[in-house]
Amino acid sequence: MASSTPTDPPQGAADPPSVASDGAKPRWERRKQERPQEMIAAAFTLFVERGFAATRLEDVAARAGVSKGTLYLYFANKQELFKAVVRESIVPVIDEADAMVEHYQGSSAALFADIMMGWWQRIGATSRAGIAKLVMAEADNFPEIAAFYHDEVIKRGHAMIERLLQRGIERGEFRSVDIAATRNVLMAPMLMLIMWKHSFAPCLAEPIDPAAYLQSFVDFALHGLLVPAVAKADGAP
Amino acid sequence: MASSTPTDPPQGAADPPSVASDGAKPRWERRKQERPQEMIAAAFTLFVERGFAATRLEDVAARAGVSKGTLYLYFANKQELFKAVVRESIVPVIDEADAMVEHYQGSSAALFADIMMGWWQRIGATSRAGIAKLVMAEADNFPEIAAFYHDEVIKRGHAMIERLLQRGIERGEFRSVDIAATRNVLMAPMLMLIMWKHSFAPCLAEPIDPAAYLQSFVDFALHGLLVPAVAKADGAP
Amino acid sequence: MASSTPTDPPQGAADPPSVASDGAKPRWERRKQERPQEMIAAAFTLFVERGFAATRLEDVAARAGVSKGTLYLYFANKQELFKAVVRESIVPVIDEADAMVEHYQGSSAALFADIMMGWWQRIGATSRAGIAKLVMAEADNFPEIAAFYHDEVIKRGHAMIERLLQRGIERGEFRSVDIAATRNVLMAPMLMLIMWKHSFAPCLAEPIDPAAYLQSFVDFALHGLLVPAVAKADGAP
Amino acid sequence: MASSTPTDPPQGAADPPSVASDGAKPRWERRKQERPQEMIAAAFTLFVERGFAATRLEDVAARAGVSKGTLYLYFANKQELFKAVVRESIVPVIDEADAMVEHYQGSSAALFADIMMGWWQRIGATSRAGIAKLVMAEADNFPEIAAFYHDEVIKRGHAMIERLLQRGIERGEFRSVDIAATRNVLMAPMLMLIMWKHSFAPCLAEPIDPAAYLQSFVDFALHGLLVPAVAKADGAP
DNA sequence: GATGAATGAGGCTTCATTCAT
DNA sequence: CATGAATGAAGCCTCATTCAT
Repeated sequence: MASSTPTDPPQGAADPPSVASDGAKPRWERRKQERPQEMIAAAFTLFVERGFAATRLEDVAARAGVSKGTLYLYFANKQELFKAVVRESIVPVIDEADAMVEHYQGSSAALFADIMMGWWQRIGATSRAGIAKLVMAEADNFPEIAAFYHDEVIKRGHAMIERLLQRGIERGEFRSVDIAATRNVLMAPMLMLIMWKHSFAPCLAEPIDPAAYLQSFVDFALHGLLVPAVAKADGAP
Repeated sequence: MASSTPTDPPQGAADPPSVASDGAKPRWERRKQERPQEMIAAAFTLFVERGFAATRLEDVAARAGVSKGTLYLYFANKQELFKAVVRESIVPVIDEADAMVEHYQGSSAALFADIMMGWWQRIGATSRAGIAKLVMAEADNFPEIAAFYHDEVIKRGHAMIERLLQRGIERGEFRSVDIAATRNVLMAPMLMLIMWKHSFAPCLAEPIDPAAYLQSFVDFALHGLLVPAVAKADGAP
Repeated sequence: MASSTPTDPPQGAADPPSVASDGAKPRWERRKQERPQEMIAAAFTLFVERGFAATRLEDVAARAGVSKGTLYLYFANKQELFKAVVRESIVPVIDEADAMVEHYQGSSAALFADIMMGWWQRIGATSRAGIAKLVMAEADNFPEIAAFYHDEVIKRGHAMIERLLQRGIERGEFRSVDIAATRNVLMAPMLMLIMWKHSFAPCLAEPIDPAAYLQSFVDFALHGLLVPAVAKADGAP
Repeated sequence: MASSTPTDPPQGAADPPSVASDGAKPRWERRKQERPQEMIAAAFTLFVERGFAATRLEDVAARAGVSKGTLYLYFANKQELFKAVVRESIVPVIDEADAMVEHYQGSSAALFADIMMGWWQRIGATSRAGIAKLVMAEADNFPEIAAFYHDEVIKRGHAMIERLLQRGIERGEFRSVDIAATRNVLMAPMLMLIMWKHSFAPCLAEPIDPAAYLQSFVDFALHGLLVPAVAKADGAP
């Protein structure tokens, strides 16, 4: 994760093999396989640009090069299309973070920094962040979307941070904080950075510098989390 | 902070002067002057309840006891009405906080806690928070509102927090953190709490407890801000 | 009822007074009062011509000389518009028949004949019959309409016929038949005549003659209902 | 008629010959010949269940185990498919009734009862009734179907009833009624029973009991048809 | 013959905005 | 000033039909 620069999803590095492998199939069938991806990609772009309600399916179809009706061959309705977008663009990133927490070797402080920076690189700094912003902004108008996003993203994000905190505490690296409450407090600045970037950014005289913000946040958070160094050094009587 | 209880705006204690001053005028004329306020109040309530797009001007008019057409005598369109709501409901609260920072007597840690808790009582816990959430959500649909809100609310909030940090550092209470960056990190959790309350709250299995969240946040932030206690005094048993 | 010839509803003889009485009102307000009637009349015509599903609200609006949106100022949706049509065109006829049964002076046989012939003149022979046919034809596609029609028309029609039979039996004119079952059997031929007229009529080589049909039906029904004349004459030992 | 129980068509006992005759052909070719029947059977079921407009060709195809396009290899369009369904499901039943009237041995009253009850068992009580109802309901949308149905079903039904009445009158069992008019009056309650069953049944608080209805109808009709018993014998004590 | 992916016209409903009175 | 009736554009979704393979 550390090595990858921010990429604009979907259409990541996952597709090439399958495309290459069906070289023998008729073009017509190849298109069938690609169509849904094209529609999801088009929807992704427009949802990010305009939000959920303001995105017209007609425009999504046009951008994907299909007719309006074709969308409904693959997605039952607008909300399902949106869910597909979330599944393609956000959920995989959660999986990676999950794996990272599970198999990380270094200190919990380093893991925390890596998770937060990685999240920024994979989501916050990419157009994927537009989806996260959109959900927060329109959640109460579309409860079904809110519920879906909560189950597929929020809840898993929470669980991951909680495991991270647990790990730090168990290893004696972190203070014995209230995990559930701290998890919320730690996620907030990351999400807020997204909201800022996608709401006030255009009219900010002195734009927020994400790098500085993240640096501050991580430093600050670790100050709050880490067992004081003095405790380690001066712990003995 | 201790003196003020959460109040639901607008229509607070701000109106009396104008009402009192036209005591001699005939009743129908008095009403005429109050009309805009009534419409703003109605719009406030409905915007908070339903969001911007889902609020129908017809309902606003009905709730204000006027006809739909009358709205257009006072507000050029829906956006202008929304801007009026923001102006009436959010801006006045900033002034109070400003004054608090200026004249506070206690420790900077106590001031920090009072500011954050007070902000929650005056904004976060009231229906005003719904407007704040709405502004963030709709900011990119209404750049004009975003700009206005940024100038009148965000920027002044930032300045206030910066003064608070400055005060703490100058008095040797706080670590010498990067003020501009830290200010953002500190505001984020407060704003996020509002976003959460107004977006995912309805579908959260385990709803966020604002009191616990705030407590965690303040503790956590002070952990990051305060000069370590060991440095102050109690280094030895 | 006997004196009136078949009329094509709605827009019966009920309106003129009110129209005449508001001569002093501005034309604008007069229109407001008439608009709903005009829309109902237009809807009536088109529903009868094309059925419920096949009637487009746009056409109704055009025929009524209003815009599509105006329909929704008066009727919540297509089904409500249809209900209004039923209320205006069919229900009043039921009321009349109710009153007739209540206050009739002559023999029950004559009442039966008057009711049936009257029903034909007021409904069966008019375009109102198209509504009845439509409901039967499309009932299972629009359960709400079926339920409404059942409550407002069918049930009341049933009750009326039952009272009629009850009257005849109590007065010793009719045999003591099973009222509930007989009521169905008696209504069937009347309704079927409507179905025929509106479904097979166009392609019938020898079209059904309603008058002859009705005559046959009434004769036939009374044969089945009346206490045999011999019983009256030869009753004594 | 006592021997036949209600059967659900099509796919009755009519197919065996064609199936038997191609026993030597490879299975896939046999299927090819059966395909149209399978499609008609599927369409029959769905038309009965949902009506004409509400039946989607996609569902018909799925139920028949073919693709949507295949339907169009056998039926020019939805209407032609519907016509095929009518032909297969209704027409054959008329033949049986014809034969019955021709060879009946008992009294005309018994024949009348048998015809009516038999018709109910072979049509009214089966899903064939759904098709009959559909034809009546959609007749004016599909004049071609109406004409076809009229010629193949209605007219022959009429003729059969007329022969029945003729038989009764000639044998001195029935009064000398107007045959053409009475025939209509007698068919109406039977057809109406079908209409009721398939339109208002779902929303009837007190559903019509077909058995009771038929009993009432036959009793009632015979009351109207039979030469009064007094005239025959028991005029005096 | 068979497939099934793609089409695109069509209909109901909503609501910000206008304007005659 | 105030009214509220009227507008009409816009968007989601369905489904009979076509046609390249």
